This record gives sequence, C-alpha cells and structure tokens, in this order.
Amino acid sequence: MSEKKPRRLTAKGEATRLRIVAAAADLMYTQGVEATSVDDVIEASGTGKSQVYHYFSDKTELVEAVVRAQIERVLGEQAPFLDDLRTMRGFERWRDAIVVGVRGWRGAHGCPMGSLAGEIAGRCETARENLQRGFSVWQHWFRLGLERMQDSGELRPDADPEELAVGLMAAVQGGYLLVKTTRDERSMAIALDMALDSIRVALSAAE
Amino acid sequence: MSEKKPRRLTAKGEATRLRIVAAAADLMYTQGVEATSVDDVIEASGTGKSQVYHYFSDKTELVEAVVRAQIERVLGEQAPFLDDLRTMRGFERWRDAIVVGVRGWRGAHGCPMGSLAGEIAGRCETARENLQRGFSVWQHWFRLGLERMQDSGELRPDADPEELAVGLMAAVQGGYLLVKTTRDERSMAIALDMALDSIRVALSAAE
DNA sequence: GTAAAAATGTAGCAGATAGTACAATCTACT
DNA sequence: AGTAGATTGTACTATCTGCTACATTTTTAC
Repeated sequence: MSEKKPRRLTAKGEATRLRIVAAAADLMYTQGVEATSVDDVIEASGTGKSQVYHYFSDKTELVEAVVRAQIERVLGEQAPFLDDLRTMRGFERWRDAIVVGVRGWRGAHGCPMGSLAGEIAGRCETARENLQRGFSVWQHWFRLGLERMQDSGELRPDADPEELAVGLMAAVQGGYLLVKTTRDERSMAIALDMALDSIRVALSAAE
Repeated sequence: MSEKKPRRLTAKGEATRLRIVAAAADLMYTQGVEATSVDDVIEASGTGKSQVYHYFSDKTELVEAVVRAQIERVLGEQAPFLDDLRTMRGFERWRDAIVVGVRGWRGAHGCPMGSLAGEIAGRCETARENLQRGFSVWQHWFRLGLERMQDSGELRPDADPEELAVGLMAAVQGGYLLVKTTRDERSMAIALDMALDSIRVALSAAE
C-alpha cells in the first residue's frame, strides 16, 4: 500500500539497502556510474554480493535507486534556500549558498543530479525521466519564487517567471560544468550573477 | 619537427589512426567513454587489436586523442559563427545556429566537448586541462567579439566582456544539459536568450 | 516455540575487458 | 632489388564484470 512492490522489508533490511544505495551514490558521483562496479559498491558498503542482488535485481535497478536518492539529496539540500526565494535578497542568499558549496568536492564533481544526467540521460530512458522530474521540481521553485515577487510587486508583471527559471537552471548547471573543468569557482559566481541580473532588470522601478 | 613524438607515420598509418580516433570519438560521444570498450572501437573502425595498440599505448592515450579531436571538431564547427561575432546580429546568428544544431543527435547527447568534460574532467587531469583549454578558446572568441563591439561603439565601454563571455559559456553548456535531460529544445533557446539579453542591456543607447 | 520468510555468507561461472606476444605483410628509401 | 621499419593479422592471457546457485543464519508472525 505504501510502495509499488510491497515486498516485506525488515528494519535491518531497510538499513543495509540504504547503506548500499548511499555507497553506490557516493562512488558513482565521484567515479561515474559506468566506472563503478558492483564489487566496488559491495566493498564500500561493507556488504556482500548476495545482499546487493537481494535488494536489487540488477545493476540498472541499483542505478535507478541512486538516481532517486541523489535527486532527493540535492532537492533536500536546496530546500531551505528555495523556500526562501520570495525576494531578490532570497535569490542572492541562494546564489551565495551555491557559490560557497562549489568549493571542495562539489567543485571537482559538479552537481550530483547534473553529473548523473550528463552520463546517463542519453542512454537510460527511465533515469532520464526521473532526472527530468528532478530538474522540473527545482525549476518550479524558481518560478514559484518569481511569481511571489510578482504578487508582492517586487517583480514587474511583464516578466516571464518560467523563462527566467529555465535560464537560472541552465546557469547553475553550466556553472557546475565550468567549475568542474576549469577548477575556477568564479565561473559559478559569474554565471549565477548573469542570471540574477536578468531578474534585476525586470524588478519594479522604485524600492 | 612537426609533432612531439615524430614517430614515422605512413600515409596509410595516419589514415587508420584517424579512422580509429573517429570511431572512438563517435562511440564515446553516444555511449560514454567508460561504456565504450576497445573492442567496440575496433569493430566500428574496421581495424584490429594490433593496430589500436600500435598507435596508442593504452586506452587512456586513445581517450586523450579523442578529447583533442572533439575539441577541434567543436571549435571547427563553431569557427565561422565565432568569427562573425562582431555585432549583436552576429551573436543572434550564432544563437540560431546552436538552437538549430540541438535538434537530432546533438540534442540527445549534448555538446561533444561538454559531455566529455562532464564524464572525465573530474577523473583525468590531462584531459581536464585540454578541455579547459578548449573552453578557454571558445570563451576567448566571445570576448573578442564583445571587445570588437565595444571598439565599434555598439557595446558600452563599461560592459565586462570577460564576464559576459563566461556567462555565455555557462548558458551554452547548461542549455545542452537541459536539452539532453528534458528533450525540449526550447531550453537551449531560452538559456541563450537570457545570455544575449545580458549583452543587450549593455548595448549603447541609440541604434 | 515453531514455521515461514527475510537476510546474509560462500562459491563459482560465463562472458567481457584491457593488454600482450609474435609472426606475417606491406612500404619507404637507398 | 633489398633491407629496415612501419603496418597488420592471429592467438592468447589474466583479470574483472555482472550475475547465479545454494546453503546458512536471523527475524517475523502466529
């Protein structure tokens, strides 16, 4: 009733399943999906082969679980900032969070969702659909924030929240790729600032 | 004298080497680097194992050759449009070319340079450096065009060509990723239009 | 408590993978 | 023509890959 395949899952079983997905997600994020073998996952998660194939019918299904996990992870991390997108200041705080977050691992490996999309969106239809939904939700938050700004009068009524949202998503993902390739965090700041400027020029005149 | 390793290369040898790289580039573009085996490349190029390992010491070296080939390919395709970036109209023609080009395979697999960057920039340093140079050259053309527009008076002197160029690159690559994931070509148009608008707001007043 | 079901351990297998060895053929250059 | 070196064909190997079979232990439900 709660899930599609209500195959009984013990608390212990659920825990190891989560450990497997977490280990797989980490490895696939840093090494790539194809470059991560099932044995790698087993070793990293401290489980056994029989366990992996008990909870997942094959590697593809494990990858799907990783995709869903990473979508939730990214949207979860973003949630507090996305909920704050009600003013231009909110968008600026969101920008700062992304720019800061891009230092460290995230700078070298990019957006956990975007990296997955880049590697498998062109080769696995169901994964593509899930990632599309992930991006769609993210974008939806952008649009929602912009519409709130229109309601409050901060953003002009003739601005197009949907197009601005798409532009923001592109800027974020393009920024991630540039940072990953150039190792220069400023790329993200510049990309996001350009997108934010597109919002700024559509702000109502006086403040 | 012409190359680093002036190992004698017959015309015939050069030809098969190119066939190998071309086949590898195609496969790695559509399937991914890691998902493409040396045997795949051999079959697709109509060569043999001894040939591949005669011209490349290992798979990594083949991948490096593919990286260089794809950089040249993309920059080569872009060249006529990049050279045309002397007016706002030039940027609009460039935009149209990208948007049109995104239909078909390119929409499903993204930018040949960007896809490679996404998969291996975080895991192979020399490949990352080459791809960084590729992006750098591309960006340089953007900046050059914008500086020409400043010289001609079309773009205001207080505009920052370097930052606009970074924003353009991010928009292109972000657009490619969104199109690949959503299968909606409009994402690219919207992303690029946002970037072009950032240039437009910096144009000199009268025309 | 006990039986069913879930969770885990151990062993192994068929095919793919990257890479090698070596012999045979072709090409360039004198 | 002939030789060195470039090119190519064939066969092979050691390891890794995803996956299965089956036995054992642990947990759940009555």
